[in-house]
Amino acid sequence: MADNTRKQKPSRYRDIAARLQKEIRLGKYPIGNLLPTETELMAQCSASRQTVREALRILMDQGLIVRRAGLGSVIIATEPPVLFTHSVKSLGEWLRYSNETYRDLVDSREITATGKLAALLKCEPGKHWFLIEAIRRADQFADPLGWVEIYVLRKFAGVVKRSDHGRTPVHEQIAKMFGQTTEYAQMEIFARAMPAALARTLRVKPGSPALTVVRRYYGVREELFEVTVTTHPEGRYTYSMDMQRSLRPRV
Amino acid sequence: MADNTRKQKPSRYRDIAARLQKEIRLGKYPIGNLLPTETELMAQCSASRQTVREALRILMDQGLIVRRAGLGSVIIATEPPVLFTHSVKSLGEWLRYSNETYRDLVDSREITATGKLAALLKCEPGKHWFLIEAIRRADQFADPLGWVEIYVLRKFAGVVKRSDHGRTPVHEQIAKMFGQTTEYAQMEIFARAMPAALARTLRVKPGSPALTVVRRYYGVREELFEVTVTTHPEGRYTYSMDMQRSLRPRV
DNA sequence: CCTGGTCATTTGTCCGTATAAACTTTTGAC
DNA sequence: GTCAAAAGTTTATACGGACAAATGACCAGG
Repeated sequence: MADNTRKQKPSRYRDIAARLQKEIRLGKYPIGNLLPTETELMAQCSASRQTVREALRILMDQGLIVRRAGLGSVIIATEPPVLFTHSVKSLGEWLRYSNETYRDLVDSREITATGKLAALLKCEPGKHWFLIEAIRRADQFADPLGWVEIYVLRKFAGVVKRSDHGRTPVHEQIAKMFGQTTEYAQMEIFARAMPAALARTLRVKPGSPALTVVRRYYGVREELFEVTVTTHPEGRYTYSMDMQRSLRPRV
Repeated sequence: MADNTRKQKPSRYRDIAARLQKEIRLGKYPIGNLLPTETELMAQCSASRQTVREALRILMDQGLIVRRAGLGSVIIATEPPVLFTHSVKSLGEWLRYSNETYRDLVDSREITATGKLAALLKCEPGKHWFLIEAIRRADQFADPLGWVEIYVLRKFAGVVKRSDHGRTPVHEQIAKMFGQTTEYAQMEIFARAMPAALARTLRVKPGSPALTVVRRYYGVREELFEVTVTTHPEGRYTYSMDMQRSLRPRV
């Protein structure tokens, strides 16, 4: 077993926390039940309330218990869920385009979602969206990295007016201009044949391998307000991500 | 601005924390500097040490400061970093194969890493690895989902003997058999042309679009002990992932 | 049956104090 | 100047006490 916890100096409250963790793991307090009250623990451990509370805070941080005034400490898990997390500081970092790349605006217009597009945008057919098409480039002269389609709710069409050399992600511009924040996002990655419509622009053969990434941005109340579809020719883009073993991230 | 913090009852320590947050944001205490000591804050706020410490704990939880005995509270950020996190309970969940899919063992043998393979495995050329080749299937009769190459350190070659119908990820089998735990993992996704060697087996044309996923598993001390390469024909596999807005996950 | 109020219980907040441990700075020997 | 010991500062841990707020159990009245 790997010990990925730093060595901790022994202390009263850590001992108490460890004891309680063990007892919880061994089933002395099943899920849904209550831990002894602070007063009881003070007596059991001959410790002050402060010390007991510090111990219980550890269990709370580990996601083992929830504490409520008037009720007590409810067991909600028998062991700290170990999981792997991938985190980024912003969703712009999510697809790691270097800062050196930029969007080269090709066209923008209002569209109506029907058929497959409505499915892509997960909306009812007939809904209006605003579409921005651009080319993702690293360098003016090199082959483009990919083709970008950005669908935003019509009310956010104003973002297209901002000229920032296409370096800021659109959802961040929307956040700045309209106060729309992203609470949740989703990504899909798959391979497909390069559509003929894009092949010439991207300087590859139609039907050649392409990587397509669909990103969906949701605001509060699960409202989908932006979808981007990027298509990259073979060899010009690799998605990569790291995951780290860690304890329960804050939810 | 969306208010995604729950409404908090006013309390002394929250007020103090809010005041300090504001002062930090406004640059009164630049990054790298120290916050006033607990004793100073007690005087400034006419509060007890307990209350001041509770306030500082909030800032610590938000990732604004680090506290060290003998030094003080060091400012490490001017505002709480908003993060987006993706977490899975196990790395098997990372690529969401349905439980209905399984690996169909094709071959396994010892190999020596040279040239491009050494680069893929990030090791010095000449190192010995054990290779397991398999086909990922959902159904015995349908077209296979993809081709799987699993490279493990030679000392873990024993995993191939376990017959579990290829449903358990190999790194989990290694963890169970040898106690090797995964502390860190990395993934790369890209599109490429289907190699001729795999095309027939996967029942597609050579050169057709393929999605390739490389996953690297690291144990303690950064040791790379397993690499898997999966290659999927167009339309048979889509990688998807969700990210959630959250405050600073535990590091 | 349901509503509203009372009460005991339990955690939340806040105050006071003391000692230990971690860290920086100063001092002093060489 | 260098190194190590000593001194000083700051947070960590721990004890004591008090009142407030939230919750569930219980009971009276409709």
